[in-house]
Amino acid sequence: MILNDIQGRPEEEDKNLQIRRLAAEAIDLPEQNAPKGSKRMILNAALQLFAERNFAGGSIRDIAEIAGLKPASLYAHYRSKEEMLANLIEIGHIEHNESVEKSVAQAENTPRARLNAWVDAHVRFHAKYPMLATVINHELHALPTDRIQVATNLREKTVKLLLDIIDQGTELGEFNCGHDPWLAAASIGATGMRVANWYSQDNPRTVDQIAEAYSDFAYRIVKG
Amino acid sequence: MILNDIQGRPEEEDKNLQIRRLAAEAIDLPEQNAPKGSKRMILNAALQLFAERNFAGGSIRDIAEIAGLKPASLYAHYRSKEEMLANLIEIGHIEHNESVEKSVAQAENTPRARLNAWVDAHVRFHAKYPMLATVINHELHALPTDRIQVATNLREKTVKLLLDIIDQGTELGEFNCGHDPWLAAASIGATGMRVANWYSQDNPRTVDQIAEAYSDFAYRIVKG
DNA sequence: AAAACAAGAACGATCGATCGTTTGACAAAA
DNA sequence: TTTTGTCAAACGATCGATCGTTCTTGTTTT
Repeated sequence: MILNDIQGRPEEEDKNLQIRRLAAEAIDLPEQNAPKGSKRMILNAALQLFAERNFAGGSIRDIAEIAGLKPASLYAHYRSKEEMLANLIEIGHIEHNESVEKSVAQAENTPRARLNAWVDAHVRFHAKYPMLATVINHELHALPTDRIQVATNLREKTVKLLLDIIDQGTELGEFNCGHDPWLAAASIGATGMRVANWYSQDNPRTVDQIAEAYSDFAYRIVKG
Repeated sequence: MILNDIQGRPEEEDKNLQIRRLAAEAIDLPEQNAPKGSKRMILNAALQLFAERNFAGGSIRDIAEIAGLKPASLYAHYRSKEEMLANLIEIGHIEHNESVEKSVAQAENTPRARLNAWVDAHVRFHAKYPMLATVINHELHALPTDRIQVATNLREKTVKLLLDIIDQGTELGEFNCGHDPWLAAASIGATGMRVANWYSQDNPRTVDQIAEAYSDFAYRIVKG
């Protein structure tokens, strides 16, 4: 309280403090699969606000301020706020699908190694791009269906890859999950997704630790 | 398309169709731990909108329309929109914590049975009250910190219970998760939480199936 | 000279919230 | 049995603020 007075911070600010939706500070978009220049600045600002306050909760004026522009200037780059979200969601899904598919493709062709690769990439994506992950997982419903077909197709593709890995392992007799494989896939997917909400530099767990543990957990789930 | 014309539905509506954030149709609040009468009607309307469109995306006018009242009338029962959300979040956390603690208390005093009971109640809560679960998991950040202390305390209490069960099992030599137990708890919690997003009457999986499978998955994770 | 970008001012629409008033149910007073 | 008083609930009207967006003008870049 004394400290607040010394710093001149009004007391009211403390009452309006809100918990953060995300723990991480990293807000960057992926280097590839994202625009450059002003468009990138705008998209980064929108990403930050959509992730922390939802699509409806982040205003054009807020986005402009973070991007260092005036509200009207945004419309030289994006036709609407909705288009910013659509762009973010597409970028996020492309990046996620690419990294998971690449990881699995590079893995040794055994069910366990491929499952490991899937989970590893999935977890690392959510730890590296927590804001983007939050937006693609929680703001899809804010867009009309015809604007998210690319995203939903990629999502299905990524999920199908996981299901195929589980199938492969089951047929080879290395997995025996004993339940609906889709439930196992849903469980594995959900576990990684949630990482975006709590992972940060401050958290004592490293990405390597999390990825290793979660890969292990996934294997335990499907091996029976 | 032809069907739409027959039904006289304008084509524009199809373009504005949005995917639903939740699959389920059940919107009811828990019988206990929630107000009765008009307050309940209003809270149910707010719950539906906050769950499907976020706190910022659902307006007072929308809430009033669903509740069958005029916007001004809501303020006879709640001082603000924020208070509706605060009430929902408190109710949700109380219900969740109660059901999990009760379930664990009634279980046989073995680590496996208690873990099973924890996961079972956790999953059933998210399947039975998907909208409430979505709100308490994704809209917490819309409130000032001093309005969610009851909720965060309950959340910590519920998580601690899970961690204690894992500890108990590890000390008795029945569990051996081989990784940071907190990561196992986070994984188990996340798996159940996501159920709220996809479970519905239409889904071929029953709650019993899901609860059984997920309890099994949790056990496999911690037993090593 | 042309094209791309940024800004000022302002638009209609909608936001959360408040105002004074009306309604209907019920009880006390006549 | 009628009249009057009380109270909570719901209302229509409307507030200032903010929303996403557009138009026009000026500036920079090529």
